[in-house]
Amino acid sequence: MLNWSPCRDCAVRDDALCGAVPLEELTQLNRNAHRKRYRPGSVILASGERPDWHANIISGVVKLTLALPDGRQQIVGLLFAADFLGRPFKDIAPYTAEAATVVELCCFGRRHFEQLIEAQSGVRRLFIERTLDAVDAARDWMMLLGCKSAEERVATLILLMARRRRAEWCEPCVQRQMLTIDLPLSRTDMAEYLGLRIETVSRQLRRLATAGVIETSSRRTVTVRNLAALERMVSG
Amino acid sequence: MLNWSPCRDCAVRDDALCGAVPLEELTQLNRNAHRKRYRPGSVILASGERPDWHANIISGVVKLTLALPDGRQQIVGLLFAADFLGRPFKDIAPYTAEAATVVELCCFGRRHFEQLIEAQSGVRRLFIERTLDAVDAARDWMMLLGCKSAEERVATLILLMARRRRAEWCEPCVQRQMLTIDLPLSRTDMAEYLGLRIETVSRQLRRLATAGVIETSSRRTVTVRNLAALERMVSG
DNA sequence: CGTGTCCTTGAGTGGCTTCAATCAGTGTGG
DNA sequence: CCACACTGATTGAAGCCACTCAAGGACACG
Repeated sequence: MLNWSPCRDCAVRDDALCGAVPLEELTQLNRNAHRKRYRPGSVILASGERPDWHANIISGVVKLTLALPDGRQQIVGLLFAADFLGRPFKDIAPYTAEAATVVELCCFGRRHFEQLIEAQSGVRRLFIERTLDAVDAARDWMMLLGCKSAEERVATLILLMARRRRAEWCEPCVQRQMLTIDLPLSRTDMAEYLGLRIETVSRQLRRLATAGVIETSSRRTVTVRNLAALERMVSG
Repeated sequence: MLNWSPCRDCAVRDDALCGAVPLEELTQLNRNAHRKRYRPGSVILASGERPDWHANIISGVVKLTLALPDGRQQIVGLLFAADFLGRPFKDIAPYTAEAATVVELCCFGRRHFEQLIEAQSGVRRLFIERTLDAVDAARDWMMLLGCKSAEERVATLILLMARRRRAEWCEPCVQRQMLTIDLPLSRTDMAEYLGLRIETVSRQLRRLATAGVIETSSRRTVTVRNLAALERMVSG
């Protein structure tokens, strides 16, 4: 048996909550963790279920959705690599979690994680800050859903996706307006996130393209051609 | 000097975060706390400011709002008696806090509160759970803003206000459909919370009234006449 | 009794939705 | 290799809900 540690080689080791776990605790963490993979569109956790685990996202994008009895749906949050998926201190899941892309999770026991929060002040602090950030993000999105026009909403989403890759922005890329984004969301997903219909999303994307702000090479690919104009459109 | 303790006689002692503070710590808390009053409409804390205190709400209703440069506004949260007002671990306030009614706060130093969270596991646990509840509440509202019709939105708000007083519901009241609510919000506030215009709010209230679901005795007073119908209208 | 604020009501418009048809891309089977 | 079906996206035409603009009403205040 090699002395291999999944945590040591983890892609999100430094960004996830585990980053605050001291090395000597990692072995313990390893024992209680296991990985899971999901295909795009598959339900990770249905609202109302009682999962016995929480998870970190290793890779992929997870949609959190709320649904009305008549079928109307709203995406209430998106989770990316290194984000935490779970609702500590509550038995039943408040939303449905669904894989938007191929998703890889690192799962660990609920109780174990809740004890970790109690015991490890570093993890706890990180968890609290992330939860507070989640409140802010949700409220920012309330502003979008309550106030903004369809055009502003779509522009906001594009910019949001672009900014997630800000680390990868190189000066020449920005200068030459060659910021290319692979959308992790289908038109339906975008519509459900933005509080619009897919037809409206499609039309607004076209408008942005004809205005020369973006370019839609393929369905899932958007290139930002005029960053300044895009930033002006989101108004906020 | 009498041995009077403001905390001991505090109206929200049991419901606020302080409820988890052991008695021997209360004296310390008292020393660092002071009360403030605000008139309706006055700004408690503007977005971007750097307050040196957090607060519990003793009485009244506080609106949390986000604004766009062009003046559009969205209420992203409402705080009631016993709720916590503040954003620990972040210097600048992410939203504007405004008094919707007369508001009385119990303020204490930022640092002091953050130390309290670290030291007192009871307070900390309560704070975490409330923050998680805030995420849920914001996301529920995202669903309203993204999916629901004007009629459903107004019905949801009325029901929300009614349920806040559920403790005061007596069987005879419910039976006789005499649930009377004093709205802490103006029409403008309601509109900004629901992502509508005041005219639309006004019209929907009228529709609910003519349908016999509610009765609007005065501008700020609503009586629920048909609770079952109201619950049916919110659809979720 | 006038004045200002908040709310209501009406008429008309516009932006997003709805409905429907077409197109593009992908996989399947003959 | 092509015909076919199927899914996801686009585009067009028509309709509706909420918005905008405007006027009038209710109520509190000096």
